[in-house]
Amino acid sequence: MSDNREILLRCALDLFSARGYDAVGVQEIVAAAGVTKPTLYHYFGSKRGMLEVVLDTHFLPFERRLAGATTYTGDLTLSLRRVAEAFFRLAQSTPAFYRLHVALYLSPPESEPRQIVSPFYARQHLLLATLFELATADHGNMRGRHARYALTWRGMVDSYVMAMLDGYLAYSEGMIFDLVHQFSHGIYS
Amino acid sequence: MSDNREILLRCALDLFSARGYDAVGVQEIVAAAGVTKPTLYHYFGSKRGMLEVVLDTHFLPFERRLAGATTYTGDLTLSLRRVAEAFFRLAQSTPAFYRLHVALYLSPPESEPRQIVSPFYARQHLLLATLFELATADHGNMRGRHARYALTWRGMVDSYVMAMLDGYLAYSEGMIFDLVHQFSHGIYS
DNA sequence: TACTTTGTATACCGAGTGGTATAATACCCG
DNA sequence: CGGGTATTATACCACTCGGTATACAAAGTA
Repeated sequence: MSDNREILLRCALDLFSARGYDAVGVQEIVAAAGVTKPTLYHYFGSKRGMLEVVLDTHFLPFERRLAGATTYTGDLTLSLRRVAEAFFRLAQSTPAFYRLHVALYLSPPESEPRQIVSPFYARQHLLLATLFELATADHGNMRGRHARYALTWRGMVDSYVMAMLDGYLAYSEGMIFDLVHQFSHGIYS
Repeated sequence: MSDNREILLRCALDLFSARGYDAVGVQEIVAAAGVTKPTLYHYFGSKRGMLEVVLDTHFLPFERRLAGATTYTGDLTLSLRRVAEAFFRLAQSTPAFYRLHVALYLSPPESEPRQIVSPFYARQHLLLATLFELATADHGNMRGRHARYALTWRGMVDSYVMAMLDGYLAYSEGMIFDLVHQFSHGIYS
């Protein structure tokens, strides 16, 4: 029975997301999971390895969904809506993981956690950038800005998601509309 | 001679921003500063106190500038430009501090560092939200959205600033124009 | 000159860190 | 049943953590 593996993963995610990767010790994780250290090291090899598995478990399925959402069909608005939906679904199914990965991504560049998430973010950025690049065929004014749009789009989605997780915004169908609309047409319309 | 105080502050900022508050020990800070621990504890009382002073020294002057930039004169575009300028100037004068405060703000809600920055962000959010609220007098369509606009505006500014600090965007006069334009009118115009 | 205040170093504290050597248990497969 | 394999616990490692008691030196102040 490798039940303990899943329990450990859940406890690690909760603790990391609540108090930060560096601030949480392995002692604390195994205590929360009701096991002892060798169990953790048996499954994950190291504290770092544990974080890597946490990221894999949640990000890999998400990236498959994101890849589906970023296929360009000639309707950029539709794609953006699907992308936003993918992010919101991730946030709603596992809020703790969303908090964690955002915190990790914006942690210092030389820090260990940041180096672990970076490849995931790079892949996701590529998906978004490709979407905007393909869309320039139909929206000439966007030419040469696909990287920046990928960056700011993700930034705005994360702003919305974090505001929702912090209780400043209530989730609704219309929220994704508003988000896409604000990104597409700005605040004046 | 309280030279050592300033040296300690500089070293702490550099280390915190490079590797994270939790990952850096006081030992390391005093070693970098070329002093010993009692010196640090003489000036700052604790590691936490040290972070608080770092935030005060950089954020308080910034907030005064931000307060000036957020006074609404009937021209929202002008205000947004001035706000963006304030953030960019902060990022260019002390990039390490900008990285640090962004990382702190997005670190887990229950973590110590996050609780230390939160009041600063709350004040700054209030300044931005007030600007958007006053602007609704001239832009009725924005009514009831001032909090969200404050959130997303700050998010977009930070996206641009971080992209600049990471070398993905080169700073120029026109960049602030583009930033304000994207926020105001979206990506389609 | 005598006293206080400020600043700094030596040396130390208990607690906790990530990680492991060893061994016992439990399981599946022959 | 018997032998390997997977899983788990006890007990420990060297090291670092944030923080401090004590003492000493310099400088202002009476």
